[in-house]
Amino acid sequence: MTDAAPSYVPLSDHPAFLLSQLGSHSGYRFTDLLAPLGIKPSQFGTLRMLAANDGRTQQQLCEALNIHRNVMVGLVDDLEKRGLVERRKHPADRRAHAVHLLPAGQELMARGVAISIALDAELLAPLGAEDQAKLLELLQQLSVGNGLTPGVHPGMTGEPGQPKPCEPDH
Amino acid sequence: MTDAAPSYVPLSDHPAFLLSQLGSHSGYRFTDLLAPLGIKPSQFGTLRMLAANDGRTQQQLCEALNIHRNVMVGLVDDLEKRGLVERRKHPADRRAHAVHLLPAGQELMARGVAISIALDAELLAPLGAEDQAKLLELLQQLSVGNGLTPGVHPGMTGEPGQPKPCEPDH
DNA sequence: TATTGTTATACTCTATAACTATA
DNA sequence: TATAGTTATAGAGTATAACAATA
Repeated sequence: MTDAAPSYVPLSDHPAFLLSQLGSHSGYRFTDLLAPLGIKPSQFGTLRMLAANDGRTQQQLCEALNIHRNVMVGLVDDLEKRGLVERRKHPADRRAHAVHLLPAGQELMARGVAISIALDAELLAPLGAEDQAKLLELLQQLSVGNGLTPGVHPGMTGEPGQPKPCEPDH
Repeated sequence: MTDAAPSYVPLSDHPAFLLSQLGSHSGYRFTDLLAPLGIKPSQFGTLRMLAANDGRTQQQLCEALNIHRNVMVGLVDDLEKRGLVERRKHPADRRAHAVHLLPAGQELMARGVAISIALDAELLAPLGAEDQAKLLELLQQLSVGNGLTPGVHPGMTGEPGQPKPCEPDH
């Protein structure tokens, strides 16, 4: 395996590379589609989380999204400046802020959800209906089987953890 | 679609999210597995490219890998310091450097290839042989169908282009 | 003593421009 | 005038530590 001519399979035959390539593309596309709304994916994630459970503390949002608390401060700052969310007093813990979704935030979040659905369709367009369903199933198996937390993106700025992604061409 | 209760499909049911999540994981894993070798994915890509076609100019490497030339300088600097590659005079163009793979670079590249093969197996382990083949086929269709250049990673630092990936939880 | 939110600092990455030597 | 390689600079992004208020 360490010979002069190792297995020169093209990168496009490596599942790991294809996943990284397509995942990176998906992330870029989502970021681009979200840009006109004036929010980043991590902010959309925050809005989405609040829509499901309003009034969470920043700390709870950090845990759910795998974002460091130092970073969450800036995210919520931006969202609050834009009138999308609001920091209120937490009823039980005077240290914490309860973050609440405002009407404008609710609306923007809904537009983001629509975008994410449209992106699904865009990315899967090359496949027939049957293959689309099969792919979804396989990806879910991979996600669970590789120990990834459902709905949590590894690329976030969680606690220490990993270096940078990238995988240029492996 | 902009109603109070939009399609609250879990993120783990969004193919776009799953691709981003798994792709990010794949990239992190590859970076980690490569770390003991002392090189980054982009440097492995450079070595791999040279192994296929030695003596390329930095500019040619940039085009093949979608890396900006300013960044390539640093990558080759590092590789040269570690005795993995060597800059020589280009036979035809005195402005250009011909980058050549040294024996140590050849060996390291081969180890990287072995790692990328092992990573394929690791990531696909949750699937049976038949599903593994099916997934590879589907991913290749998606890559081509979405206009991605075979073997070229979008996450590289090419010309201007896109903002950042990330897609925290869309 | 531990936790929530915050701020400051350093470090890496990336983006842009500009410079040189050639073509 | 354009290109290959290089360098410098500014801007994101991230990581670490430390702080005040509260538990």
